[in-house]
Amino acid sequence: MKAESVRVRYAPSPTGYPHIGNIRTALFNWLFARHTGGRFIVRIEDTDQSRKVQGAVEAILDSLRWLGMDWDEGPGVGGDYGSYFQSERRDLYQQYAQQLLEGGQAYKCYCSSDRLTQMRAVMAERKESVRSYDRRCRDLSPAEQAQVETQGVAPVIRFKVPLDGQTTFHDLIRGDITFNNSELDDLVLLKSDGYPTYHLANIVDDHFMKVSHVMRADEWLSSTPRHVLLYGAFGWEAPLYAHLPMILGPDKSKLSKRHGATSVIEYRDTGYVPEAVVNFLALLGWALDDKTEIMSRDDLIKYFSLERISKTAAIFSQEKLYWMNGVYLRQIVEKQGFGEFARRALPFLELGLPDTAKRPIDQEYVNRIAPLMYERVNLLSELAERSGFFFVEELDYDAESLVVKGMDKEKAITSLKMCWERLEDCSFDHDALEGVLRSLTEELGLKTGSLFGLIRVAVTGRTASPPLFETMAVLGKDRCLGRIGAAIARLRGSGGL
RNA sequence: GCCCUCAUCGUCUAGUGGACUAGGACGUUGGCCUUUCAAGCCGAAAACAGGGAUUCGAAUUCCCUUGAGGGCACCA
Repeated sequence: MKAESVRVRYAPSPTGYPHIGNIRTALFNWLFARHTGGRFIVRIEDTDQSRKVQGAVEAILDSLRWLGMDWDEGPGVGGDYGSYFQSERRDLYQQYAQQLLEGGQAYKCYCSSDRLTQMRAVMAERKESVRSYDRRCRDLSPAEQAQVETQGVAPVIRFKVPLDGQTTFHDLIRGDITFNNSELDDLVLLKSDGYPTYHLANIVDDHFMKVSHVMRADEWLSSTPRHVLLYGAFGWEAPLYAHLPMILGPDKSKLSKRHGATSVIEYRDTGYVPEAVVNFLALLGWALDDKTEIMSRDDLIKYFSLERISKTAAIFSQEKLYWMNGVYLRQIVEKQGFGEFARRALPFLELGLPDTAKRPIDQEYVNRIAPLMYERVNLLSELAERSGFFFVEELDYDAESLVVKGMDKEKAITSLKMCWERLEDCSFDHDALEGVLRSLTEELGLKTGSLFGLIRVAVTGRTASPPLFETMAVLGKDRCLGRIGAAIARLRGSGGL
């Protein structure tokens, strides 16, 4: 089949926040649609009443929006082939299940789930190959059927899979794949509550929504022959298939909740920027060439292609994403300036800074610390924990960290006193501070590292900070002198040193 | 148990019979820069799962073994 126009869909089921693997599938579909000028459809597969989670649809849409994946048809935007909620399309599925029933390609099954689980257990125990169903109801005579009907059992409708022959389909990524029909089971199409299973709903919707390419995770590969058979039964043309490599957890098993922070929203909330997440996810199972890694959204769209999707499952490792986020943070500064960086950082500061910091956080001030901090964080959330000294009045640190190498307590005290005096009428800009403090180093016979280290602790409360003079300039004279004074007092008050 | 898929550094990957003494990146590590921490720059260690076959020549083709993953629900 040749697709005239590309129509792809992301079809999540609303059972919670989509995890990284799931959203990677969405991204590949979206990139493919944008690359080809096709349509990106979002369809909510909410046919399992028991697994439905309140708010999950919004969570899914939020995730897409955050990453900038806009959809052409689906919730909120409508489209010519709606509804885009499967729960609102039950009549359609029932109608087509009925059609198969009448054509003798499906049958009603009255077996209880208890019977089925027991049956499977027995098979497993005997080490037989586990079948999902033994086809007991497949050839019920009309009389037998009438007999069970009287017992009032709500039946399911099962598909009559051909007993022999083979089903072959072409996968755009893996090539031709063949299954023996004898290994396929009579899958359920319509559940006893009247809702369709994934298999039925998926085929009916993809057909009527004119989906051209089905790009979904590898885990669907083994149900594809059933889907192909279904298309055949309806006399419909099957879409093109592309089964994407799976994303595995560090233990190499299918990525799931138990692997920790896997929902995209959690990444947003820990200070990852969407640009980095999109770039990183695009590289999980796809690569442009042997060198290119940092790619803008536009480049991703421009170069994305099915041919370059890899076949091998990828382990999701957070380290590289962490690095890449840092790259993007620096890129945001380079391309959009400190203001943009500050704007993005603000919510994280509001949330992460100690209560003693003055609220609301002043954006102008954040603007000034941005140049000092942006190279020192990889996550926006790290900003709060590393730049608290810019925002609070009282510093909290151990007196012993003031006694830096090459100095004893007394020397530290006298050095700080000297600093205080020299700084009192020094203008607080980088060059002036540097001039004064460098000459003081010589005077005191100290190494720059020692004196600057001492002042650093006094002024920031930590041994690692942005460059001293810029930091002091931002802090201002009052606060710096106050902190140096406090440091002296702290040293005097510490008996054991 | 049966079926399907996959197999290059620890991880993400490039590689489609000769340009491969296998390239890049993260991470690790050595160094430079330097007032600390970063950032940046330069360098290093690190992989074709194993065995056959095809070929003048295999990471690349075929077969087997092994390993890994996925599927075998009235879940998607």
